[in-house]
Amino acid sequence: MKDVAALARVGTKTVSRVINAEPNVSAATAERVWSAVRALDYHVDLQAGSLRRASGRTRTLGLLLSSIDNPFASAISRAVEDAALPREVSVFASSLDDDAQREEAAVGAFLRRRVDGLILTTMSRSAAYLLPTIQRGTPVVFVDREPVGIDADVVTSDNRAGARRAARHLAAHGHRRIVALIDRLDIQTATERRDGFVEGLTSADSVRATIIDGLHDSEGAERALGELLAGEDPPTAVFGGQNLITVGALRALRARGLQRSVALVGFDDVPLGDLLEPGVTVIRQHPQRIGAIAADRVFARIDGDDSAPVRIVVPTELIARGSGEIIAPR
Amino acid sequence: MKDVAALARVGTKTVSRVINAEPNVSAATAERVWSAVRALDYHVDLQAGSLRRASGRTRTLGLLLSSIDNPFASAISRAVEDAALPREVSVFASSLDDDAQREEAAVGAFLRRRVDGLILTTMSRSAAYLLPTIQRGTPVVFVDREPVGIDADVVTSDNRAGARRAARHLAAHGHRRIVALIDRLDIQTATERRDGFVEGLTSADSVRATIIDGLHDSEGAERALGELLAGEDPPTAVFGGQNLITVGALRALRARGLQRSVALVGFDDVPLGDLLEPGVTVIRQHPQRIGAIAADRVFARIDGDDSAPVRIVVPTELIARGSGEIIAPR
DNA sequence: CTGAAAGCGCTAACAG
DNA sequence: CTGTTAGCGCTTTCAG
Repeated sequence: MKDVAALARVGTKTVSRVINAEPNVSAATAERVWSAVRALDYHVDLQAGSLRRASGRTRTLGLLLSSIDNPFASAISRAVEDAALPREVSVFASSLDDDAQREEAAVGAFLRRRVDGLILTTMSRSAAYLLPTIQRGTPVVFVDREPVGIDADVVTSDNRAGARRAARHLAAHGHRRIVALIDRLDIQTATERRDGFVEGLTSADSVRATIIDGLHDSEGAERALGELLAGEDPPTAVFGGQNLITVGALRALRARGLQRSVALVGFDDVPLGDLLEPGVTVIRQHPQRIGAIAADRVFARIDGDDSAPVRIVVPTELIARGSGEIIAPR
Repeated sequence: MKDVAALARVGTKTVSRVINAEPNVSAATAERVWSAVRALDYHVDLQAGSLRRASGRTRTLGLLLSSIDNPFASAISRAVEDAALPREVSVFASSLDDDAQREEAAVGAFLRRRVDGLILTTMSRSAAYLLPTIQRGTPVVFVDREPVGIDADVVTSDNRAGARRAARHLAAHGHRRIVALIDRLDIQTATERRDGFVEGLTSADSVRATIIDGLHDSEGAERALGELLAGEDPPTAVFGGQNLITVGALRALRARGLQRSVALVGFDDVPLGDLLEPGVTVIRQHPQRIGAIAADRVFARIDGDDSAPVRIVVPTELIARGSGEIIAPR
């Protein structure tokens, strides 16, 4: 900036004014400054600025999700970016792989970089470690999973109701032997979906439900379902607890040619789910909406909204495409 | 930091030493400092530090891709994050939507935040605007697309050869009326793939190839192919120039029940392409590998590697799953 | 092993 | 309308 000031023959403060579009600079001076900026390919150092700036804001956000590689997370990511763009806020992104240690490390890394706010899919047994951060004025909005031990903004899907709906849907199609393939139970949404699934069945008569939990990826789910299908008294219907699990289930069914005889409902949409044969019936989530709402919340908090924390639930919906409407045999 | 120093009854420099694991601090002093850090939930300000630090490094990277929402980009993203994690580097991510203006804006935003390096899928007619940046010591590694007007590290797929292979594959299965659905030609890979496709056909006899370019999303591709299929002398085979286009083509074929009679080869893999019926034959790219190599290059440059720019081409491969092996009628 | 002083690039506060 | 001075939180340098 000194160099620009020297080249434009003005003081550094004038350069600062021009660059930040502050008033009280004559057009001629401004033009001199701009041409010096162009000549030197100068870019202000925002970080240095925020050090001194009254607000202390860095115009930076931290986004922490399970894995950017998962369409659910990348849709959230995209929505957050889109909300950040017009505000000239840059987004730090980090995949946590549902690992609590990685979560704390990544949150720490972002805090050391003085992000103005955090959007977080937490994995921690307790998110209380973020309390001082919030109190010090760095808002945290939780997405996808409810945090434990902290009262803060949360945006989630309607996990329990969605799973209940899936269970009822399968029972309504005559299924009495249903298996639910569930993620690791240390993931909050997994227990929610399992509970919802169980709730959905209590009203139905004599359904024999098997719950397999601790599944986390496609391969594990495929293997688990494969064993059940090969065993005695195999299920006539499957509930896939998240998108990767549903994909694993699809593969297990396909491998045995059962995709048209065993029913399947997945939680969270699956890419090209409408193009498979049969189409994959899912409880659709709205990750884009979740991301947009979460971004709205952080920015509102950053802008000083200090109302009570809110808990926003984005409804899911059942998309019937065929796989979930397969009728139970006999 | 002053507060921590006061609480631990040491100077700020000692706090700095402890936090940065520098030598020459007694164990007892270090412990006092750590407990003060915990008591205050203190996090160093890395940005303030890098202002004064000799290296000037911010341990920050800028990653600019077409859209994080596309599996190709999110795989790259994931690979870059994984390379950044052990180096304690945080990654700024931004989707550019193949918009040159958005690109320059996002690059500027990251430069103003003093990233140590940039990984970029460029859209600009000329990337020469980055020359001063590179000369000043901020490395830029281009991914996916070759930049124009600048000599810098590039990591791409084997676009031309891959497209050639796709064309030959279809011709070898007897197709003589083939349509290539190509992205906007201002995207470098689109012209490469179109040219490769055409090259692949010149050796084959009397193939009537139609090239439709300017397609950018699934819907556009679906509409374009739909019209061709409904017209006179419809194609017997289709080449999808990128993953979204391939999906659009799949939908167009499905809508007319032609997925088993019209051949299809797509460039870039499609999610669940192996589970569709027929399976989708693709020229598979390796985005994860591209991302990993690109990250390696930036970090090498950041660490002072000033050898000549390299141009790394990651080979593609044809994955035959059925749709591309449909034989031409008659 | 420890701390004081200076200064990184910028903006706030104020003086002209 | 413009410039000067101080200081943001840290690390460098150097002196104890």
